[in-house]
Amino acid sequence: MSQGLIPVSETEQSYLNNYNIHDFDVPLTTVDSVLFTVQDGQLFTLLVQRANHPAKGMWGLPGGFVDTQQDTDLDHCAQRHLQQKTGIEAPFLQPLVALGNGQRDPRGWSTSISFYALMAHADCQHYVDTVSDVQWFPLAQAQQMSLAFDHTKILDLALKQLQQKALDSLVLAYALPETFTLTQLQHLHEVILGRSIQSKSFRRRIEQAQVLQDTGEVSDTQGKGKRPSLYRLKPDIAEYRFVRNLEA
Amino acid sequence: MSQGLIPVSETEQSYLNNYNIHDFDVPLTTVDSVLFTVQDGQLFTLLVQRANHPAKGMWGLPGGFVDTQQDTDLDHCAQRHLQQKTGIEAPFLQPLVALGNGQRDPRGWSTSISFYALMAHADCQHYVDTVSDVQWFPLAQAQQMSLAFDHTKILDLALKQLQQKALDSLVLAYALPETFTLTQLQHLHEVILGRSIQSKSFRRRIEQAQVLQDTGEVSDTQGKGKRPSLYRLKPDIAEYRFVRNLEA
DNA sequence: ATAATAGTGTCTTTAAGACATTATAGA
DNA sequence: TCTATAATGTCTTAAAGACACTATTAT
Repeated sequence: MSQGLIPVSETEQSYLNNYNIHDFDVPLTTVDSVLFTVQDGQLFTLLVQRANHPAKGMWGLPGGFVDTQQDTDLDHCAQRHLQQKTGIEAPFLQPLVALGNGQRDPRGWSTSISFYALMAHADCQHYVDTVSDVQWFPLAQAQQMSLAFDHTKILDLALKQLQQKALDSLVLAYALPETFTLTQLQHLHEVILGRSIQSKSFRRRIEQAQVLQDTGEVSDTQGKGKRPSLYRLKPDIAEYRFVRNLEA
Repeated sequence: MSQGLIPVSETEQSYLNNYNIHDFDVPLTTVDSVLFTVQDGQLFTLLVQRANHPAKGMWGLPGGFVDTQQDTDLDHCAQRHLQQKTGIEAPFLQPLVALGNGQRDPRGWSTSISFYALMAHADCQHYVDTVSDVQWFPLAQAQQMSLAFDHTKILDLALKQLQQKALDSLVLAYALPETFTLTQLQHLHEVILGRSIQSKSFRRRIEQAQVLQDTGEVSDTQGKGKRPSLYRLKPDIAEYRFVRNLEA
């Protein structure tokens, strides 16, 4: 029997020895992830086509059951399913929401615990290109599709949360290459919000937040115009929240 | 077998007929609630003393397992446990977080889905007074206690979220009587934040938000000074979020 | 009249919006 | 030189902070 964090008394030990999870009608626990990426000035989300019942053949969010043998925690479970189904390596997953009721899954009472992340397109395209049941969909299209279970609702919630983050935080540069330009970062926010941003306002916020490091180097991209400076995230910067949002 | 929202094909039906949840080692699902109230200018949180193993005798958050027969959804489950353990009737529960791993409960892999709410002290004191295993603790004291499972972590997260709400939103007047004064509402925010607020700033925000209705009446409280106007929440106001936070 | 509490006026400060201007590169 | 993109200057605007001041009531 496993040892808990709680001191286990003699009588508690005997209670645990007699405890059998299979005596109860336990609800199912699934973990689902909403992945976003930006490509050609457009937001995309990753969907997988279900190979098995229920909702076989429908597209839905990558995810699956918790495996109590393999998964150390919920985040680990989400990462494992992503890895298995899409070949995607661990972006920075953010907790999203838990939805649970008796109707959402025909197999019975079920809870979906969801995460979301914004990731660099390049970090996954190789694998995704090789299979037909994993695909990036333009967000607007994905929202119109009939997805498995209540995944449309989860997708909508994830987008809302991501947009709020773009208004009150500096959205994770995890979606960008290791070094990037401020214009790239601004474009990322603009695509998420679906509108343009005053670049002066954006740069003032970045300066104030002090979360970026100027590499001293400039982009060697081809094209006209001044070469933009390259920045990287300062180490150990989790998130910066501004006291004032950008206008909605 | 239950009918799902998803169209059930012939083959899907046979899949479902053969599906037995007990064939899998499913994690446990519990739902826990963090209730806050304000009394005498202090924040309190509601704890219950565990009557059973594990962690028997320790104080923890009110909550318990999902009952797939009784509970329609997670929110309903939280309300049911609150009702049963504390006699408290359904405040406005907000989703908080889901924590799940193999260590937090000695009975096995377990997920806690948590909610939090701010409620009026009067709405529950009657019942709580009659039993010894349900008690409001001053928040600071509760945070110092050794609580069951990882409930200290959940409590800390709930407080953080409540404080953020006090900075960027008008915190739910559900914690106040049906009609209340602006000073009462301001005090509520001040207690949550643990510091005083400029009343001019606070009142400007309320005016701008347009979420309160002036009843036209004034408080008949005894005491010196001008009698404050009484307000009530406009119907169907869920939440108002300001573009700019109060200073942290 | 005095004290206490509710509520307003108004000046300062902060940070975003708007948009013109300068800087640097390629063609 | 012309044009495109990067980056900055600076004026305006919105909303919070600070705090003095007025209003209303009980004693």
